[in-house]
Amino acid sequence: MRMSRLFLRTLRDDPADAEIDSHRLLLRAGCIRRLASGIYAWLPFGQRVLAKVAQIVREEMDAAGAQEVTLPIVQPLDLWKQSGRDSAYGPLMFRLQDRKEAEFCLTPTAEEVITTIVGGELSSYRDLPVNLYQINWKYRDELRPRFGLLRAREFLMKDAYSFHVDEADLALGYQAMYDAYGRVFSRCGLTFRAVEAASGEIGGDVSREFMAVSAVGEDDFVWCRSCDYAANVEAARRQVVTKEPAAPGSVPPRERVHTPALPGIVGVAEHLGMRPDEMLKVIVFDVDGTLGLALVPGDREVNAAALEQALAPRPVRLYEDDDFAANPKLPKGYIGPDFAGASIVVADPLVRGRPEWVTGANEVDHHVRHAMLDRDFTVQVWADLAAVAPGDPCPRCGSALSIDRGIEVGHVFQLGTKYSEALDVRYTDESGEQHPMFMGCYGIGVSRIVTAVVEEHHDEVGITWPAAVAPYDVHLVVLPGKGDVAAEVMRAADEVYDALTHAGVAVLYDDRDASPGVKFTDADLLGMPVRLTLGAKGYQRGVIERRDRSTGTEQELSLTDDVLTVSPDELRALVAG
RNA sequence: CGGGCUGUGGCGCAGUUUGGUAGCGCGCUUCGUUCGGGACGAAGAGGUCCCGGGUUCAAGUCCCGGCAGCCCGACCA
Repeated sequence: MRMSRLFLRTLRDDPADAEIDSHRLLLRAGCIRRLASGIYAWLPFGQRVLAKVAQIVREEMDAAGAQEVTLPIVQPLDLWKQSGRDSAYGPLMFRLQDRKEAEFCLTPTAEEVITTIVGGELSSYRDLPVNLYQINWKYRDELRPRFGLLRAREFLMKDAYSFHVDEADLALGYQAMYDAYGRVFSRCGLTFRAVEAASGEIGGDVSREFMAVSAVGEDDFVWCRSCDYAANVEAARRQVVTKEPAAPGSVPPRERVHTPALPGIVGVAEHLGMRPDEMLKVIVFDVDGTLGLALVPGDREVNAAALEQALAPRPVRLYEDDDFAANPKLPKGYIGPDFAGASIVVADPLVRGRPEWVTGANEVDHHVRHAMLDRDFTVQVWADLAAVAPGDPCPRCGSALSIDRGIEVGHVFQLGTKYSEALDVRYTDESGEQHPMFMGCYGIGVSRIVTAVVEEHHDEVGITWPAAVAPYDVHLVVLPGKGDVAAEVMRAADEVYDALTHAGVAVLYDDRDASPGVKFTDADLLGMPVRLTLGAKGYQRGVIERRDRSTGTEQELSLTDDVLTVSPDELRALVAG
């Protein structure tokens, strides 16, 4: 592609509303332009990256035995009412009506549609398993779109759905997808982890999230460097170390202390000369309409997912500011583990780890010292409530866990029969009996991969595309100089461009009438893995310069002996380095 | 949804306090010089100052009401 004809405008200045590196660079490099909040146009340069990522996904899906389809973006809302997810997705869905006032939505995902279609086509165990996928735009009216493509309202997603006769076959199909996902992210040049996930709205039992490791990610996950354990913080566990309670009598009686206007753990600890981990944190929640308390050490957070799990199937909801406002009698910030209004007390085993605690006195502006388990307060349910913190022991091997941030680029689920039962999708087995199909679903954020790739592959001057997803293989810069030789240099550069193109190399050819500085700066920003520079001086010496974008390594190639005379295969190898 | 900040040529911004002919840098056009890391000179083009209403002789600026964008938060007492 000749740059003089390419629809591309690089930006000198950083756009003011781009916060993270990938968003900033994708805008500056002319990959995308914003049309509305969380809605982006893909321009030719970015489109090539998107297409390359999509092609990698396509190849790996096909290799794993999945078959590509294209499903409608506009979906009848009735389907969502049947599955019960109309209300579950709620305002996350873009909704619309046709001229007859029939209701539709823009697809946020496609379990309902694919299930309906498969159910209409297949009815025998002989037809299973089957795995169908599409690469298509998805729509979610996010609470807060942000960071460019990272959390967009319109995004390109690969979604695959597999159908099986039983759980064992589902597990096989799931594993095939899991393996394919690893290959996809590796090929895209991402550093990633497959982490245990708490299944959310989609439902199901077994699932893994694929996290591209990145400081700008929106998800925290723990991982163990020694044994490979990795989990989303919500699903993460740590090794439980149980201590015997301290002997009675060793702790002084409770003592009430005045802690005026200090409703926070840190403030109270400072006031009393204690450490936060010597304080007992008491979190108020609602369970089935009654009030419950969750206890963790003061330096710990309560993992809401773990609390829910501990009390399941009873619904749990942590108190928010509104709840406290509605219950002015609750001494917010000063509630103790013996609060009279509590119907249940749940505590983390860490609460056994200390003979006495400083905690709320159930009265505004007062705390108590020397609160002792089983003497001054009791616990009905023990559960791993405390969120995992860096340095905690790994639940598998006991080594220190670390917490990293990641961008969720993929998610695989074993759904079981949730959708096939709701939408009545059955097959007939050998003996003529009907059973719901077992389903798996598998998503990849294709446009989000582009952002994750730029986050991982850039430097202070621009993008450093991995070869597999680079929009072009080679950036050819011609510097014709002045005088009679200029036309010759241009002609030689044209020849190089033609030779490379005929060899199957995708070339971005900077044939613009611009200064060397402009061309080099743009080449750095646009970030093709290899830059070839043909200048007047080099031309006269018969050489063309090859520079590796990410390492900065330079070498000279002979124009006549190498570039313009070798076979296409040799030329490709020469350029690739 | 709550809080904060911001809307002025394509991009980045000043001007708003104290109302008085809409500015700067980059980019764009033309000409000349320059030509291996964002060159220089000269001459140009380009703006409903987010939208609507109000005050005023006069509004980018003041008042009222909207809209949009970005950031933070939306369980940690």
